[in-house]
Amino acid sequence: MSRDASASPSPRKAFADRRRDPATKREAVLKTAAQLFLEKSYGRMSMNDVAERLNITKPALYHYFDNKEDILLECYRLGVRLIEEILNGIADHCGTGLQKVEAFIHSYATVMTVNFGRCVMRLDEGDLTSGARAEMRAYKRKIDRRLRGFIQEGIEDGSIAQCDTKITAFSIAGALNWICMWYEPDGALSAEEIATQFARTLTQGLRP
Amino acid sequence: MSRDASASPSPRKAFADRRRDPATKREAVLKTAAQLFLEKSYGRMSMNDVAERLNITKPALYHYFDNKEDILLECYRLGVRLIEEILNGIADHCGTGLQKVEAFIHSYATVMTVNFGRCVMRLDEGDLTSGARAEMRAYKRKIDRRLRGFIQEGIEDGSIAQCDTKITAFSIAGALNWICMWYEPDGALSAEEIATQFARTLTQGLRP
DNA sequence: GTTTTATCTTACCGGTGGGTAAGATAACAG
DNA sequence: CTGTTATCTTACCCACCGGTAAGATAAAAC
Repeated sequence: MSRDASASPSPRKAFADRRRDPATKREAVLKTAAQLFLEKSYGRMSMNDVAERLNITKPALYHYFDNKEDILLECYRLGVRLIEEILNGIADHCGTGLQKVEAFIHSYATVMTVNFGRCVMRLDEGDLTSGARAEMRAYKRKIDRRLRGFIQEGIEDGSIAQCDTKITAFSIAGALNWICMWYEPDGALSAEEIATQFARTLTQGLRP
Repeated sequence: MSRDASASPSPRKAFADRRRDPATKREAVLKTAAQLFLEKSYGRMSMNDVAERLNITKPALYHYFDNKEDILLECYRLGVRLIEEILNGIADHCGTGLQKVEAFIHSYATVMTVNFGRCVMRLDEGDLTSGARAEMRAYKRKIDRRLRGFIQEGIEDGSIAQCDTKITAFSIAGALNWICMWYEPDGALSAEEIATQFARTLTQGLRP
């Protein structure tokens, strides 16, 4: 039994008949592709694999996406959108720097347990062509800058001890990004447990 | 200018003539393969790429390795050996649990800046066939157990504050493993700086 | 019912890459 | 110098995969 409560219908249901519903079919492709990217990585996942899991044939996929990389890029973008949302949420919600960092850790850890979020940090940028790769690198730099900003705020308002913001941000981001490598939906640790535990553990070392 | 002082001769020198020296030629293949694995990942690196960089032709490689996966597996094993050595070194060198964790972080971070070490955590296990994959997973579990052991020791001898060893180990290991994703030999941070800074930063939150 | 349009299938192409067969050539042993 | 063995090359095979052409079929529009 999966712990996921948002139990959306199996993506293969989307292609059960030939009803015209491009939006949900597109989404179904993306969901199964993301799943397969995480299971097998981009390179070892063939378009046939996606089609097979959706009970259709390969060329049908090309009605919804131009090519394989398009699917990958869309997965990246959906994941990035998840991250951006939490970043904006934190900026509004005012508080001390430490509180912002804690909120960031909690939300970010949660995103790293969602397939599209996992794709952002786990998939290899080398599979993207240069333009898309630059786009993703820019997003990641932005995330890093924001985290460093929160830490800096904390140092200035006294909620975080003096430290090297660069190294601190790298180590927090590393611990969080690595979650998408070992997390399993039906593993011993639930997404919520991971988020709260990491929020506590990682902020422990920041207090003055 | 590279910071690396151990300046071993360029691997392509090893194949400059047809002198019979299988050992150094094998090593040259492994070094360039490891480099290419990190640059392009296993899937996008072709055997031709390796051959080209060594100024030989593809079939020549098959005198030193049975197949592509053999090369990959050997890179993994060399990396694992580096990690095992530091683990053994720490077990001997007695001290408090915290000191062991600190020593572990310093050494492990250093390994994550060496190509073979980076291969262990950065390359995708999915490229290995099941037997070899099981071998690697066993090694990684062993590393995790050892780190948790050090933390547990620290809690018992009072050098580390009460905490969840599993989550703490995951977060330390994550921060360290992620190094191999962003480290660049000629980047702003040297291997030594990374090791010392991480050893300090990551142990900060452990003190009682 | 008829036309139109989106959807999906069968059949296929071309490039790529791992791996091999067979032979040439240079290093070593005697 | 001669035979032997390791080394390396040229030429090739085959499986796989991304992507396309062309047509069949069912849904929607009228």
